[in-house]
Amino acid sequence: MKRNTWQREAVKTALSERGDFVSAQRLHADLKQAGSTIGLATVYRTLTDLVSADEADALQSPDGENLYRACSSEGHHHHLICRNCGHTEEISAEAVEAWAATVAAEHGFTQPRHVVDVFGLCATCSAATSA
Amino acid sequence: MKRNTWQREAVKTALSERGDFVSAQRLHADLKQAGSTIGLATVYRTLTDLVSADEADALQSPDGENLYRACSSEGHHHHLICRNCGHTEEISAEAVEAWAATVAAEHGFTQPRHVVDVFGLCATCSAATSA
DNA sequence: TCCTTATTGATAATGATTGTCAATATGGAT
DNA sequence: ATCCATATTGACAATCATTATCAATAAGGA
Repeated sequence: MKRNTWQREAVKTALSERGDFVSAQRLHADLKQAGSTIGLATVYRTLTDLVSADEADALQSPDGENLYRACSSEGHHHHLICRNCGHTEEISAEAVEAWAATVAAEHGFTQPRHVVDVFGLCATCSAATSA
Repeated sequence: MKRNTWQREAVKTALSERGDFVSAQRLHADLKQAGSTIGLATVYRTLTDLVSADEADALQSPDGENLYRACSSEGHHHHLICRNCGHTEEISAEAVEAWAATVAAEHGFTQPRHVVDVFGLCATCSAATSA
C-alpha cells in the first residue's frame, strides 16, 4: 500500500525537471545542494518505484550504474541518447518490435523481450565537435 | 605490449568451451574447481582484454554484472539469449542497423551506435515450461 | 644466461546499491 | 481533533562486483 510522502513528491519532481537520464547519486546530490534532507536510500527506492509504476525508464550505463529518466510519453518506447551531453529523445520502435519478434520465432524462442538503445552525438554536440 | 601467459590461455580456453554468456566470477569459480590457481583479478583482466581485441562480447546483466562470451563469428552481430538457461545464439541485425541509422539521422544525431539484445525462452525451455 | 619489464595474485580499496531498524509520518477511523 | 496501525524514512551497515596495489614471478628478446 504505497503512501504519498513529500520526499517521493520531491524526487519525482526533480526527475521530471530533468529531460535526460540521471543516476540516483546525481539526483541525490542535486537535491542535497538545493537544501533537501532526503536520504540516498529514499532516492533509490523512489526511483525504483517510479520504474515499477511505468512512470520512469531505467537504463544501465556502460559503467554498470543505473540511470533513470521520467517518461514523457506513454507506452513502449526507446531512447536516442547523446553520449556527450546526455540529451535524450524518445523514439518509437515498431520496426524493431517486429524484427525482434520475427528473429525470436525463427530460432524457436518464445516470450521475446528486447533491449534497444541508440547512442550518438546530438545535433548540438555534433556541431560543436565539427567546429 | 601484451605477452602470452599460460593463465591468459587457460581463461581464453575456458571461455571458448562455454557457448553462453558467463560472468567473471562464474568462470573463475569453474577454473578453481578444475584445480586452477588463477586469480580472480587475472580472469577479469583477461576477459577485458579479449573484449578489447574483439575476441569476446560483453553484456550487462539486469543485475548490472558484466557477462562475457567468446565470439563465434566475426564482425558485427547481436545476441538472442535465453533468460532461463542462458543458451545464446548469434544473430545478424541488418534491419536494426538500418533502423538505428535512420532514426539517428532523423533526429540530427551523428556517430550512431546501438545496444540491441533480445531475450526470451529458447526452444528447449519453452517446451519445458509448457509441460 | 641475463635483463627488462609485463603480468600475476592475494589483498585492499572503491563505489553503487540494498538491508537494517528506531524514529517519524501518512491516512483512515472515530 | 485525536488515536492508531503501519508504511516510510534516513543514517549507517552490509553486500558484491570490479579495480587498484605492489612484491614476486615470468615472458621474451639479446
